[in-house]
Amino acid sequence: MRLSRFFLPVLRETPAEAQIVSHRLMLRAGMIKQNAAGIYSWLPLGFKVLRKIENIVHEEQARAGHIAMLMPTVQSADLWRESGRYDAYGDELLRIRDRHDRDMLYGPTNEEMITDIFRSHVGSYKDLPLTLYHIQWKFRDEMRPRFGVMRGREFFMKDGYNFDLSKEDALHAYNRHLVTYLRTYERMGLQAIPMRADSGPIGGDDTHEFLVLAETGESEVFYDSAVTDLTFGDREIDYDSVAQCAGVLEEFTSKYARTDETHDQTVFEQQVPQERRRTARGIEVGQIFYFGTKYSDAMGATVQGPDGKPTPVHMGSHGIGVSRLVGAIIEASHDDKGIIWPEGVTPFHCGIVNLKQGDAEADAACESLYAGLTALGLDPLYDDRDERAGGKFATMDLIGLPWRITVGPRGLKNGVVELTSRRTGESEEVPPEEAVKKIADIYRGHHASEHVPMMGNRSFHTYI
RNA sequence: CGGGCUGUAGCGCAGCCUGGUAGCGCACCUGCUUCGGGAGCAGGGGGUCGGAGGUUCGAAUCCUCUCAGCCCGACCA
Repeated sequence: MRLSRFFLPVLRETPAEAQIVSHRLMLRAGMIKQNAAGIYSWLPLGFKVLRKIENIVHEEQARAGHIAMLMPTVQSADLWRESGRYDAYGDELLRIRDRHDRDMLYGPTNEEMITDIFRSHVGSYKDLPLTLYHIQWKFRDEMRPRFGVMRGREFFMKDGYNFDLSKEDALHAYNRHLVTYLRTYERMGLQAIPMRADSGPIGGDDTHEFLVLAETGESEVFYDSAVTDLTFGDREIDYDSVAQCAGVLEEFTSKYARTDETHDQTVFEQQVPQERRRTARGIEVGQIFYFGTKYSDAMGATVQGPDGKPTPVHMGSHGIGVSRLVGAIIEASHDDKGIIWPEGVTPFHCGIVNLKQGDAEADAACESLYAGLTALGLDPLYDDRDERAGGKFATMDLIGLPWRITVGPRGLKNGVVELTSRRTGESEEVPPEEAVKKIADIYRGHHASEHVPMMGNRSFHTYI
């Protein structure tokens, strides 16, 4: 993309309403614009990041055999009356009425709807296990939205639901989801620590929240510093293997790590040597639940078991705050000049700064770099505006592209351009072809949308 | 939902107390100079002062109501 043809309304000054760094930077970098309290338009730069995050979530879900779909944002109140949540949910549920005076709502979540879909089309234990998910806009009418997209009223979220015949099967689904989430966050350049949590209004026995450590986090967290040494990395895993998934759960959740909701100081002190005890703040970016037959009992979601008798299915749900992650990543990765995107989610793979727009040699070198990067499937942002160097640098630093190629007459005289890391600030002078090659190497394994085949034994057919 | 605060040009703000028909910085447009970390000079465009009502010869300014947003708390992904 050429910056002269893009829409990037950056702000030099910080709007007064923004308090925390991610909100300020998202406004300044022209990523979002507020429409009402907690409701935002996603401008092109923000939208690109949102899509990157969404794609990573999709790829990791597909890898585990979970099946994507899409449910509506507006729901009929009927299903919610059936589950009892229409009255239980309170004022955070945005209730609306259609022209026929029917009670509708803007969905904050989809347990009822997915359960209804399930009971309509699934009748046999042979159709299990099944995990369906979607990524859709949700609405919670927060009393006090704040922190930009971190706690908006409208938010974009992945929510998934597993249906299993037994508690054991459902717990395997739970563990499998934990694995997918660990991979998902790592691909976004985040360390998200699974912590034992409260189940809240969704209800359930087992639940973990995934928290990103950041000073502006809304939750106080207590943990053994050893958990921050754990990484999932590139390890191969068989998502059908109960033992492997349980092993990962064991590895990542056996050390003490809890939010203030479930923190127990006595246990903390018993389990964790003093020098490894940490208290910090964290941003919740996901949560997984096992809630048994809560919804299947209430809504009659049963399958016929091998014995021919109807059995309520065991369910769980799992969420990732996709729009919230944009803010969380910035909270975890920025400096005083602006955002620093991890390679996995950056809106453009690198910036090209032409220091002397209109100079034949500099223009030609930039065009050549642009063409070279694009030919390799990369997505560079070429700042071809007739601006001064300082302004171009400031914009690039603000919007946080992890790599920048700087092209000027001075370097070109020696046949080199400058390749600079946003994160470290380190630069090296290399020939233009070398710069393209280095960027391509950096993104190998990152930039291409992976082809992830569905797992063969999860195919699902029904003739009900 | 309790407490506090703010709405004046795209953004950041002054003016309000003490009424007299709106200003500063940045951004934007034109020209010239400049040109490797947010340049300089000159000229220029843009605001029914959140909205409604009232007081007054006259309201951004005073009064009443209302809408919106922000902060702290409680709540929450």
